[in-house]
Amino acid sequence: MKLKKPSSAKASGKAKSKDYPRPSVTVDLVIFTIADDDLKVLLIRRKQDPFKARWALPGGFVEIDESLETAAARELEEEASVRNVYLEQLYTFGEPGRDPRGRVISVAYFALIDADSQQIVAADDAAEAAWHSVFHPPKLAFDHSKVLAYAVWRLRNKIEWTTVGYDLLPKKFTLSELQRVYEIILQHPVDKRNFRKKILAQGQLRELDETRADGAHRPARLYTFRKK
Amino acid sequence: MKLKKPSSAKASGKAKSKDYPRPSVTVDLVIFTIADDDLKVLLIRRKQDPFKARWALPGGFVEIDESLETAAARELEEEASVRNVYLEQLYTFGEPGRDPRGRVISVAYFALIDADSQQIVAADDAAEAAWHSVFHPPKLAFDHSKVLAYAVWRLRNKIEWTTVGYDLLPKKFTLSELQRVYEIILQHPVDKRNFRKKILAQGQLRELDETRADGAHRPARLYTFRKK
DNA sequence: ATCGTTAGTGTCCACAGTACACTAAGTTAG
DNA sequence: CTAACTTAGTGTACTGTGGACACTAACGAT
Repeated sequence: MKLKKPSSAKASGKAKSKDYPRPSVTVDLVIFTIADDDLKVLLIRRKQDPFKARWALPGGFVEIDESLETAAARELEEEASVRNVYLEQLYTFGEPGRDPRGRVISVAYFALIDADSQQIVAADDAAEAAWHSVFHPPKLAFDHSKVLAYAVWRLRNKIEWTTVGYDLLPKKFTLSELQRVYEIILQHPVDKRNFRKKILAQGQLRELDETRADGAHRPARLYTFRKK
Repeated sequence: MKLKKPSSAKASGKAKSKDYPRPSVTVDLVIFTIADDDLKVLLIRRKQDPFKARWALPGGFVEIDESLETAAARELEEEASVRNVYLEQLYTFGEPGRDPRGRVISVAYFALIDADSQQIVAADDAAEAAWHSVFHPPKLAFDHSKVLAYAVWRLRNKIEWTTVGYDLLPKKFTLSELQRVYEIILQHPVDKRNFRKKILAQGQLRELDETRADGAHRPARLYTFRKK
């Protein structure tokens, strides 16, 4: 059996071809934060059909002269007024039927926002953008439930073998706060001593000379993350 | 600080908008196989500018009514005459300048082909498609070097905590052959006893009642992979 | 001063990963 | 036919990592 020659139209390189109808390309964002002792995702209530009044992930078209990453960062600033946060490409969703109006290919990104910046969005009065619990989300438009589920899966994996957990906290934090972030994301309790042992063994935390009193109990030492 | 309202054109959902010039969307394939005691990737020599005569990853446009995965599988069959092989979305590359002719967003996939099927492609006479060593690739067109490097990185990670290694071998294989696949991909020697212990402990291999004589030495037992 | 609450600390055990060397079974050459 | 060569196949001991587990420290409130 021999190599089947590709038909010329399809594999003749990448000739800019007017004969190919082009899909629309968007970026969708899964923006996570920690708030109210829960993992939250930013959702926007749709004003138009299809899926009018349904909640959806924020997103928008990729402009013709911007990179995908730039488009994602731009949307992130438009929707959540933050920049310089953790942003990572997640997956590209392109099923033909996912948008009833036509072919839309969507490059999903996920972003992590710390507890301080998050308040910016929460302060929005119009209530058309809101934080929702990741674990009890409303019905979402399009295939956004699938996108969200995949993002949560990825975050769970990632927090185990990277340091993305720190991106959900402000610059100074206590080890208990960090542990709580892990517990919320993993959805199971974590042993305090083992957690501290593991985290400190990584040598990426700097112990500060500050403590934070936070109620009728012993104050907690503050730490800060030193990135490599 | 308040939530900045998104400008209506950009975030008014995903209205199908004629005012957005659309990029072209392609799939690019990183097709791996093991041959000649080396990890190989299938490359195609370009016949047109830009990058005329340069080697490039196989790929092509996504048709308007097929999913990305389907497009990748179709290209895989067109270029390598194989189907039902391991295929996984890798990453989406969309830098504005990556194709000099215009905006092209490329969803990269990687595929694994076993040593038997691989011969189909190798038999191609015209030499416009050929297997190249992954570790000493020629200069590639577009940003394909980056795509290839990322695919290799992903394969290396993946082989450590999954069973993708089996997709590079025919149905029946010896443990030495499997070990060699790991050594080639990881580019470092592996201890024979530890390797066998680890692999067998996973309980995904069935020991066959066959052996294969392959030279002036003791014949090796054949195994087969039982997928879960 | 006592109570309540969260912060902070160390040891032991089980398991996984790694280092390491000899025998088994075939072919080939003399 | 046997000695030499080559790859297949096997077990043990050590080391480090992850997990279970309970008490003292420091503060505020009463």
